[in-house]
Amino acid sequence: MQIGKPAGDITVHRRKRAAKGQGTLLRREILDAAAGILADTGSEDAVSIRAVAERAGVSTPAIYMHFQDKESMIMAVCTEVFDDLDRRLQDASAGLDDPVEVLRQQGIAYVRFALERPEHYRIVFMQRSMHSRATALALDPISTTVFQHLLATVKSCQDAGIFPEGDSVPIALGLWSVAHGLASLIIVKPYMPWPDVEEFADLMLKMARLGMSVFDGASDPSHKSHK
Amino acid sequence: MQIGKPAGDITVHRRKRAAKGQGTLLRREILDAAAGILADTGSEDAVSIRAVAERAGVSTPAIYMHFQDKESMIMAVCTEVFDDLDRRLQDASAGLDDPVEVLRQQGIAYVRFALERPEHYRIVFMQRSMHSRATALALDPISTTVFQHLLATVKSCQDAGIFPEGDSVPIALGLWSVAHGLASLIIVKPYMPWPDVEEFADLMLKMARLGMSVFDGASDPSHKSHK
DNA sequence: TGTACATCAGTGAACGCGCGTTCACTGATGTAC
DNA sequence: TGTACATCAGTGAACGCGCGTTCACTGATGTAC
Repeated sequence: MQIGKPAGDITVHRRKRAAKGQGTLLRREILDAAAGILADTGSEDAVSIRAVAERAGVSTPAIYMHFQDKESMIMAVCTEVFDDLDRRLQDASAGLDDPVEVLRQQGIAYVRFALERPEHYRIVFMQRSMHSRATALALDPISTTVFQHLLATVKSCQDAGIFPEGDSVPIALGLWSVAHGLASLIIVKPYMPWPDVEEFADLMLKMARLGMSVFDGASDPSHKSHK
Repeated sequence: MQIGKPAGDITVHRRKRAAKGQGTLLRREILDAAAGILADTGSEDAVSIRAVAERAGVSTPAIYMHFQDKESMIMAVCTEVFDDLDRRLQDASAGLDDPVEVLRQQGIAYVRFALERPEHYRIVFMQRSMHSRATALALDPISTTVFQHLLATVKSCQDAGIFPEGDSVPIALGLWSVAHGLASLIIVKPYMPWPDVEEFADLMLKMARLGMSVFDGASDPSHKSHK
């Protein structure tokens, strides 16, 4: 299948050049174009410099005025996905006091986000894609506000006596991996007989919480880091 | 980075042609070459027809004597991964009577398999990649012996009163998604501070089992299938 | 036992394609005088 | 108010590459007579 090729002699939208101090405007449009291609085609491969340029109504080399290379561009897209996700999770739990309810609402919002924007989710959480080590580190989830927020929520659950005291990190990782497991499997195998997604997500998260509270303190031998 | 390119004038291994009735021998070698490239490079993109042919010591068009096109070749690789995984799970629980112990050993073996062969796991369970609908259906996990075996184990747990009676499918999906969540997150974000993997896997699976047994019957409204 | 021949397991060269990236350039826009 | 000019936001054409796939072919191997 051809991607992003204009049909026949249809003239393609050509963007009007930005005014003089306004060079950065195109940067925004490039990122939107890239995210749009990702959402439309459902394939990271389709997000080529050329396709993005065409979608933004601009010549190919124009991309290089705003990004050092392709990887930088993709990385910028990923950063925005992280930001969107974080905003979404914060909105989902805004005004809630009960830390368990915060966890629940954020968990559901997490899965919902993944299912609404599967290709954006995929590129951030399901792809090795980050070729250079520098890029991988820059997008390290643990340094992300998303993960820091999760950690804080876990801590408040610990303070409330819902989770056992101790390192919050393994608990957060466990919760995260439950939400991620569900979201990512549904994305990859959507034709499987999934129960109603939100109910199922709710169930799994309850389940995870229950298990965490009962087991974590018990079997934990101060979890040595693996590798 | 160049992939699979022989350095300088080093002569590349050239395979001796198969004897007359033995045309299918090459098929095996092609599949091994493809799996090897996947394991070595860690990238599905590196598994090109040309790279596979070179690794098998054969000319490019020779591939087409054994596979209709690239997708068929990749699909054959995936099928073998499924088979390997199934064998692994069966071995892990061979001779065990307690259905809970079966579940536990298989869960751990599942995660272990994923971490030992991350790129094989990734191509089967983390990639949309299956472009044509036919391929996707042919690799539908539910028609797979792996999933059928999981279902059987879940059923025996239900018979033993460990899980509530009712449809086994959602329970199986839940368990699967826990194992998958852990495995796939570790694969994608290996530099995160994961606790000892096997212990953690064990913990998560215990947790999942506990949650399943307590909650599933309770909140389930006969799970309508979500489209 | 010898030989013509069909078959089988391949090969070499080429096709057209889209890709990331670079190069030399253009032309509108704002600014200095 | 007019004009020369530097700057800025781009453009068009080309590079070399690896890809999937196809075509016409070759030459060893087994078989029929």
